[in-house]
Order: sequence, then C-alpha cells, then structure tokens
Amino acid sequence: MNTTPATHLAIGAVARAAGVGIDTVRYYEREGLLPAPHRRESGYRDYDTGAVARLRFIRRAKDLGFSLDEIRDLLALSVDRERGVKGVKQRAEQRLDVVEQRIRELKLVQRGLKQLIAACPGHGALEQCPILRALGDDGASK
Amino acid sequence: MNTTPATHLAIGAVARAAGVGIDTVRYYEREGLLPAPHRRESGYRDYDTGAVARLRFIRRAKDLGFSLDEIRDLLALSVDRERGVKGVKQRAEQRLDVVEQRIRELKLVQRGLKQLIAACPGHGALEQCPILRALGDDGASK
DNA sequence: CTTGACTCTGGACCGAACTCCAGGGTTTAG
DNA sequence: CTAAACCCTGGAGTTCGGTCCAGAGTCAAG
Repeated sequence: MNTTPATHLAIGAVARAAGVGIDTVRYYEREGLLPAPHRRESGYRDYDTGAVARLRFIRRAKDLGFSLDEIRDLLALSVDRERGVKGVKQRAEQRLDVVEQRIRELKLVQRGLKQLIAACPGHGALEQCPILRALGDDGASK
Repeated sequence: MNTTPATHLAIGAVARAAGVGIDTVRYYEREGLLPAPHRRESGYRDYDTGAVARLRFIRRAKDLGFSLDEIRDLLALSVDRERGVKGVKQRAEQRLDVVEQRIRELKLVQRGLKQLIAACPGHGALEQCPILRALGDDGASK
C-alpha cells in the first residue's frame, strides 16, 4: 500500500534530488510549503521521498509562473477531496489569463520597439533620431 | 531660441505634470536620472518644463521595459553627438531581443497551461487530475 | 581518533524601484 | 493671522524569493 518508501534523507540529499538549494528547502519549510520533517536525535531533518516529490511539485509550478503564495494554495487543494480538482483547474485558468495578458503587453512593447528601430537610421543628428523623439518631446538639449 | 520656458515649478507640480509621485522625482534625482534643480531661498526645488520632459522620457522608456540603469545610459546617449543615435538604436535592439525571448518563454508556459486545462475535467478524484499529476509524481497523499 | 563534509539556528543581506515616515520649515488662500 | 497644503532631510520599510553568514554541533570514512 505504501508507494513512497520512507528512505532517510538528510537535507542535502533531498535538495540535490529535487534540484534546489539547501537554504531553499529550509526557506520553504519556514514558509509553510514543505511540512516540517522528523528530526533525528541530533536535530538533523530526516526526509522521505515524499519531500522530494513535493519540492518537484513546487519547482514545476514555479516554472508555470505560479508564485509561492499560489503554490501554497495549490498544495492545499491537492489534498482537498471537495474542491481540489475544481480549484486547481480554476487556478490554472487564472494563471493562463495572466500569462496571456502579459504576452499581449509584451507584444505591444515589441511592436513599439520594432517601429522605432525600423525608423532609425542608426546615425546622424540626435534631433532626427526617431527613438529619442518618441521618448522625449525634446532631446534633453540645453 | 528658447523653446522651453523656465517656468517655476515646485516638485509637486512637476510630479503631477509628468504623472509620477513626488518621492519618485526625488528618488530619480538621487539616482542621477534627473539633474538636481535650482533651489529657492527656502530650499524648495525649482524646476522648469525640461524636467517634466525628462520625467516623461523616463516614463516612456520604462513602458518599453528599460530598467533605470538602462535609462540612465539612454539619457547619456541622448546628448552624445558621437555615439548617440547609433547607441540608442543598439539599445533598442537589445531590448527587443530580451522582449522577444520573454515572449517565447511565456508562450511555452501558455501552451503548458492550456494543455493541462484542456485535459482536466474540473471534477472527480484528485488522483485523476492531470494538473496535479503533472505537477507532482504523487498527489502528496498520505 | 581525526578529519572533512555535513547540518543546526537566528538573523542579516540582495536587487529593483520605489514608498513612507517623523519632525521639522514654507507658502498661500481666505 | 491662521490653517491648510506644500516642501525639506535622512533614513527606514516594502515585495519576492531566496542566499549567505557565524559559530556551533554531528556524522562517516579511513
């Protein structure tokens, strides 16, 4: 029944396995993203492979642009039989909205830059430079 | 010859005219983006309309995604008869590269999110949720 | 047993671009 | 003349997601 063997991993091993820094693991624990693990007599944290899975979950969610706050939320949903699946889908949709909005903004910037670059000869008088003309009303001249 | 009348503007007026906060104006002065203006007897800063133009320059460049460091550079180029136009065009091209790279990254994220959303029914067992399955190898279940 | 690698804590620090604060002085409208 | 609105300085605080540090204890190989 137990698919996750309770291997005894120290923090360094768990960090390496998940591809994050040791300080990051402790940081996530402080932030409530990773449950506090058992401790050995010595005080050393003692992880099992579930911790590695959880860290990877966090890393992948971060790659999709979720903030740590949102990931905390996602992690809570991931064990919520009631609203879990629905909530997770909703969050993904919200994230998609934000990403698409951001893409639209960047495309506007892209268009603006392209136009300026195309219009600028790359030499000549400052007064004629379309980029400077677009940025300021005057060329900051004396 | 003088196209910029030396109107006497206090910091609040200049900030309003440029659409930025008062603290931002002082911050830009500290950061060397805006030259230190004349002072009245009282110590009050006394701006002319050139300051408004320069603040607008900064604002527009920021809208195009330039950092304050880059804007400082742009401002220096805007009065450099030698490398001015060439340098400005170059900076714009570099910025465009970064913007386009960012758009590509966001499109990957967009694709990933879309796939997950499409695959998720929005209800049912946590174990079946493709989003959770994609994020973690396990659903953080006990 | 020794050495080197590992881990512990609490807290400071990073960058970017502001934003806010206290405790003053100044200007201006009525 | 007074009260409101403005301005001054220096410095601290904000957000986000870590990263680094000192000083101390622990573990594993040889």
